[in-house]
Amino acid sequence: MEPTKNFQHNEADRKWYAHWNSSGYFKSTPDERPPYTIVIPPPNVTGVLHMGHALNNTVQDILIRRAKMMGYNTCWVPGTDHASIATEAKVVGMLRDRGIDKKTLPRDEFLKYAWEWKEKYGGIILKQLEKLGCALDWDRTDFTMNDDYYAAVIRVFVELFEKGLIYRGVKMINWDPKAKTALSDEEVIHRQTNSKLYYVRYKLDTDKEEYITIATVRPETILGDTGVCVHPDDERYAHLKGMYCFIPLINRRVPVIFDDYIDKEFGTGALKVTPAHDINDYNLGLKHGLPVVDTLNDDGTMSEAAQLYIGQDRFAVRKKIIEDLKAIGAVVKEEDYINQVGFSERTDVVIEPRLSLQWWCNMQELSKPALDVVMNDEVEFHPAKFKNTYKHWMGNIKDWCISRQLWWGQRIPAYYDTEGGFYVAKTSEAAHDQYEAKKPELAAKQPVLRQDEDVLDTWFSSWLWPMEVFDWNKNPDNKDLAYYYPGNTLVTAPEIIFFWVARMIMAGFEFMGKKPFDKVYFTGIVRDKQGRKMSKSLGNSPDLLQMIEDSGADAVRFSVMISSPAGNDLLFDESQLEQGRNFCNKMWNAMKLVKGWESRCVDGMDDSKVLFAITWMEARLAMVSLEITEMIAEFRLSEGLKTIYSLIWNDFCSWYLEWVKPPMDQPVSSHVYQRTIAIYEQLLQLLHPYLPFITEEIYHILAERQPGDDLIIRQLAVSQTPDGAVLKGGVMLQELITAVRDTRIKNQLKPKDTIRLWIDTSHHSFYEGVQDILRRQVNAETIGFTTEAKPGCISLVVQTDKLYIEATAVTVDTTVQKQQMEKDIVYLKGFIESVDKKLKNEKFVQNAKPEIIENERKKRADAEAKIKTIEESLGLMN
RNA sequence: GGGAGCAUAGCUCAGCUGGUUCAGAGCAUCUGCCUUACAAGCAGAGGGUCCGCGGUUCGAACCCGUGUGCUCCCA
Repeated sequence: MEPTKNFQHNEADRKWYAHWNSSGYFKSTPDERPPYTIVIPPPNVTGVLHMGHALNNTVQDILIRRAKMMGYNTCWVPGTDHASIATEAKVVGMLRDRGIDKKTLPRDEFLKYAWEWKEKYGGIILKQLEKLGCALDWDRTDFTMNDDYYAAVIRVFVELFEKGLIYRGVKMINWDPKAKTALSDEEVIHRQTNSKLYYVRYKLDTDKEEYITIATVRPETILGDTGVCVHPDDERYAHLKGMYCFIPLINRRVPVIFDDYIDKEFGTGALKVTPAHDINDYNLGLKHGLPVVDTLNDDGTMSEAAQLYIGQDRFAVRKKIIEDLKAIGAVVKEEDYINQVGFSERTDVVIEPRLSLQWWCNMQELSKPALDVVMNDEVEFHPAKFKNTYKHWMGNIKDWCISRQLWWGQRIPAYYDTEGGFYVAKTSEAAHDQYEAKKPELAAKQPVLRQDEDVLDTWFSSWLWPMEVFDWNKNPDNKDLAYYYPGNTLVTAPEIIFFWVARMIMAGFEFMGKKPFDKVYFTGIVRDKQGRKMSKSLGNSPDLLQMIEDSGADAVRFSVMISSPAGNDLLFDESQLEQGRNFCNKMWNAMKLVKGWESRCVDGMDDSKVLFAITWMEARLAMVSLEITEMIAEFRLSEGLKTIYSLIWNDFCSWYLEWVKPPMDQPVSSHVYQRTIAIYEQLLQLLHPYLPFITEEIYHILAERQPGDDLIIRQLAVSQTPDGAVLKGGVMLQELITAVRDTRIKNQLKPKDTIRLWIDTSHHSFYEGVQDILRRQVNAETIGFTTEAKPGCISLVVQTDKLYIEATAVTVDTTVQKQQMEKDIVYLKGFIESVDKKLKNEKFVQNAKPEIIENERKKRADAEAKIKTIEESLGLMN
């Protein structure tokens, strides 16, 4: 069958993914081989594949496929997380479309809808990973809300509670008024925002018309003020000791307090104190005994406690209250002001600090072993610069707010009696037993305790991922967990280093007594050409699935990998996609060329003329194999791809194939053909982890394969030590070819014009091995050796050999050559001068290492020899 | 406000322990080619104040200080 003109990715992508999957190559069960484990960072069940996933999962796939070829038993576990906030929002939206209000539904009914939604739409993203080629063990697909997983989360909660690390308490939290839930500190994004700073005067409680002016960017919180604070050393306000003032509009009488927390320079130096809606104000209020007036409802509207604007939205009230304050003359001035405002990571609404009763996890103890193992590289971070970030956060770790006012998630296993007591247990029965033990007489009358309405933060389940995907909770001594845990590498984005990475390490030590993985590789963030982060809101994220459809998964993988150095951001540019596609075509065409020789093969042909090419290419392959191994071990994946790309395009296609290519319609030595196929197979093997589809496709076209002989599982051969002399010879040959071609062009010789080439050299044996290749590559009729100048020829110098080009077609103009040679001599003389300067410098000779001095001497000798050769050639041209 | 990082060709980036003819690669650009695998290609070429300044050293893109510009994280 005739191969198509170019590589047809659509069919190959589908065919090979199905083949690998049905052949069981993605599956893993423990055996005698060493394991190589990666657990996927579980994408949101609501998610769709975007560029960030493409990068992240391509990296994981490369590591997995490479490990597979190196003899490891590879296990890459897929799955999704339940994404409490995002999913609940989706379900609420779905219900709204059906005309159902969540508020009218009982909890279990809502959850039925939620599961319905999950079954229908959840996990689309996993299907999309297949398109990318990911070698995931689908039989192990997990979900953070599966029954077993749910039980694990509950167990962990109970255990930590029993250890005293989980507690319930009223604290200032981050309130998301859209999702109507508390958030952890990590879920708040601080952004610079253009605001207005309003100066508002509060009348003092004296007989005179005296005022104190405060400055605020949140005037709607004035209604919750319970004090005004100034600095004790501030002379402007010293006379206000013990005095009171009135909150405008509502005329609440509040004290003026003094505290050195105040920044005298900011605003007027007087701060309105709203303990219910600011963490610092809350602390001030605690210290000075101020009451707390919570003026906000859970949806961000004003509460009854606000007295005014009840039920109106906080931002509408911000405008209105300023108008009303102006009307009574209380606004002194307003100015533009840039401040940091917290937004919800999930819903993007402005966060309200709010005093609230929540569940907390004390992180102090958990963080200790987790900090140490990263600092001492027991868990390696790549790149290591993230150790700093990690250390900083772990060193200042705060308690984690783990309760969420939602229904979709693991329900907090706390049960309340009617007397205000609560019991934490895995089941309501167990909780009731506790109740009974404590208050036997009451328990009898109250057979069922009320369970906490709230659920746990999604990260409180995903921090168990590396162990629970192997069924830790139910079956802690199972074979899988013992074999696969800890995982080898975690691949993730630096954005979730605190959310997830740090917490997994903590959970690993707390519950398994072991780290969850050996290494963490942080990818960069995908940005567009202009360096902007790719995001839905900016609309600068290309449609990944369309891209795969149009250009092929391999081209997409190429484009995200070619320019993504570890830990640095990736600037995605469509031109890289084109480069990937072109690369696929290049390989496709090389395959067509080689394949075309098959029918022209002849046994026992003399192949001495091209033997050098084969040994050279094999040496290059050995050399690069070693380099690639090192690069992948160091996570220099982008560099690795560049290296293979260049090996295939330059070394193999541009040099090797041209060197061994038989003249048109001439027979091919079957020995050469076989060695070429073997070389090509090894190239495909090196490239396979990066571009799995085209490599597998070409592998199967190059030769008939037995069932089960697939590239994906073909084991890498042990790398040979490359022959240095052969590699050097290859470089020399390339230099010769390039130099002659360059000279041809500079002398306006047409590609078809033949020449005669004369060489004056002392390395005859080298030339004997390569002379036929050289002759064909520079389109020479003959190559001969000489020991003297050839009059009427163009002369050139390569290393220390002199070459003479006898052009039959054109009379040559040597001016250009002469100029170039003279330039070279000037350069070389300058170079020798600089070397001499070093060598004559006593301090250099004393201090520098002997091999460096030796090298300088060699450099000098080489340069001198070269000058001599050029001068001789030059002399002959005159 | 606290911390981290970056600055090398038009663009994206390598350059590891200071020392090789070290100033590199890919893309882009220019020139010439429809040479029977490939014009989605081939052959060849040009392109730099290694951010500025100062220092250490026999020797600095690399180490130190400082200035400038940019990015990220945390509060």
